[in-house]
Amino acid sequence: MTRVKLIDVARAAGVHPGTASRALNSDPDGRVSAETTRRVVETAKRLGYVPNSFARGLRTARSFVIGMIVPDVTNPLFPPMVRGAEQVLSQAGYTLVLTDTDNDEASERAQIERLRSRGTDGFLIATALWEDPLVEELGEVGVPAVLINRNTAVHRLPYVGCDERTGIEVSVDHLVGLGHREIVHLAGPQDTSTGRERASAFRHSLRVHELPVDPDQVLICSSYTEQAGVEATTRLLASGRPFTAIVAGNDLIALGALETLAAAGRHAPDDVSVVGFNDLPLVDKLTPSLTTVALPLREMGALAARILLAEIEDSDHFGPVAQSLLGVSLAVRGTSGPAPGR
Amino acid sequence: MTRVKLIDVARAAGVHPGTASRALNSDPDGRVSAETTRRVVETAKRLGYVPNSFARGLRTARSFVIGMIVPDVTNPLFPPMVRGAEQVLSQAGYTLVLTDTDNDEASERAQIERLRSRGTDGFLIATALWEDPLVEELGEVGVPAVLINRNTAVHRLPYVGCDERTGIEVSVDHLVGLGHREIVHLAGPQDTSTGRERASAFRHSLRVHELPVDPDQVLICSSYTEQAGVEATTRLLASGRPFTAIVAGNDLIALGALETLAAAGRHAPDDVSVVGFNDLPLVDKLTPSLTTVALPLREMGALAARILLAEIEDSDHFGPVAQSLLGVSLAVRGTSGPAPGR
DNA sequence: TTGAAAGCGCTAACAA
DNA sequence: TTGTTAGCGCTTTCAA
Repeated sequence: MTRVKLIDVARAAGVHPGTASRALNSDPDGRVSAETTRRVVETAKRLGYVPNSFARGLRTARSFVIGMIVPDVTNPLFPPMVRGAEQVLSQAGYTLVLTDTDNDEASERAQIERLRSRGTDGFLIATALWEDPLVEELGEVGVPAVLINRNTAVHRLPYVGCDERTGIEVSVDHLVGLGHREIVHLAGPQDTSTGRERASAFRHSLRVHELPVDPDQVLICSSYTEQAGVEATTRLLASGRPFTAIVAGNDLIALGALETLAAAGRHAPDDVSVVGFNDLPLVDKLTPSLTTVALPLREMGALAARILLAEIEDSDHFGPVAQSLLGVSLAVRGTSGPAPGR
Repeated sequence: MTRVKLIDVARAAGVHPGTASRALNSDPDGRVSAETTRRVVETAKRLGYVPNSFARGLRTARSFVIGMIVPDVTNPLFPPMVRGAEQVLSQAGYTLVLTDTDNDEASERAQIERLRSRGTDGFLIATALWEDPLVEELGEVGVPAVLINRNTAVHRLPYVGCDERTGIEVSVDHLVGLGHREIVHLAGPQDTSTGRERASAFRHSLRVHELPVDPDQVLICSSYTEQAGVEATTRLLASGRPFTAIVAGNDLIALGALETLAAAGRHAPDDVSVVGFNDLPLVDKLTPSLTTVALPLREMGALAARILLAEIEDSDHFGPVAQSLLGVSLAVRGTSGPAPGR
């Protein structure tokens, strides 16, 4: 009941193992006659031959395994990216290994270490911080890796994200079009590229509309969570700053804001407008439904995987490091409406 | 710049590779002196030795990889199970490989094949159908595997799930306590154990309360989706059967029901009560918020992983196949209220 | 307690 | 075009 191996196939087909190997791998230079190839392939199938990945990996130093590192799969932002990547990779014969870090650097380091010891061929990294020694190390060691969703300050690795800036700009355009003039931004954490880009794009958009930009118009949330949204909104209300609209760093922050505002007697969309970011599942079912920026998450995952494969398969392709941004769209729903008094 | 290997450690420590191997693996019978062990371990750490998994796997036929098969990670039911399993496995030195099948048998077969060819040590399977040839094959071949969330008719493999029956019973108790007498069930697909168990428990609960059980009181949904919930509810309304409460097969079906009912002018909780199952993220934020059964998903993942490891590590442990059910709780929220006219 | 040696299954360089 | 051979890095049996 032992597994059938290459030598069994070779014997059954009446050739030597080396030849069988070449035939099965459709070796480009070690030319094998069409007839032999056919016979070997047919024999392998008949015997149910499955190559031993350990032996192959030991010999070739290639694992056909890609590691994907996310903060937390439980966050619905990530599963679609995972699916997109998975599809591309599995089609190319690779296996995806997923690991969560919970934004903990020690844990992340350990995960990467473990994966590297398994001979992982490349990494898809969705956990990058703006200043990220870990990611920079990876870049220096020359391990094939692609950043997804979050970039680093040093653009050493290829990056696939979405057009955050435009997402924020259309949000602000939308609000200004509804007559809002006093708009605030509950920014995501500033140690992530997304938090920084969105905040920067927010300020820029106001200037484009020739609206004043006060420093206290951007409140930083310590994380992308509902709780952080509650805290920031509480601060905002306490500050006494007038506002009729909020651009939130993401949907969870928006939810925290809506809740806090409602508790203070201000309801969307009549008293205040709120726009989120990410378009998480079910935010369209809330009452009122959340106006938010939708991202092509699956496509981001797929593209990142393709770039990674290209990097792995012709490793001497030292072209310019790619920074790819995919388009976003604003889903206009119930939490945004005309500015009060218009 | 080549990776440091066992022989380097052995030389640096002044021992033979065999000894170094035994020292590093704290070999139970090949006894190594404490002093030697200390020296080898210290040297290995100093040189940054990382064992080559291919060589080890080739020699030992063990991969320390576990495959987890889910229908779709994008369904928020699964990520918490994945996290639970991941934590237990990674602590034990295993790596989790996740794959999605989209409920497609051919795809599932291919995924399992690929994972087996990689020498995967065991499987966590969340895709089981009530009649599932694929899973039965796995059981026969003797590959270590544990079913999670969904069971098969043939109880050949260990199973970890939740107490579906009690979940449904407390739901019915809750509704009956609110004065409801005409309760219907929008059952999940009957080719899954969850769909069957919940439907059966529903009928049982009615009998316990000495309520009549008509066949047309249980409507089968073709899948666990909102769309299927819409269709079933449409059929229900068309049938003209009177009802004041719905026990839905899961939250998505409940959402479809609420939507369809609202379109027909019947609103929860005043006109009709609706109870879901799973307690997905954000269903507590809807208006009205969804009354539903909450499951210990993370714990299910963790327990399944522990059982799998036990099966792998002492494979001669042919004890009775375990069927473990974890407890559930009813989250009473806004969609359930007193029966109309009470 | 440690050393020596074989071999897991495969691929690739070289020879024919 | 095919055969021969060596060896990837590790564990483990056997011998010392």
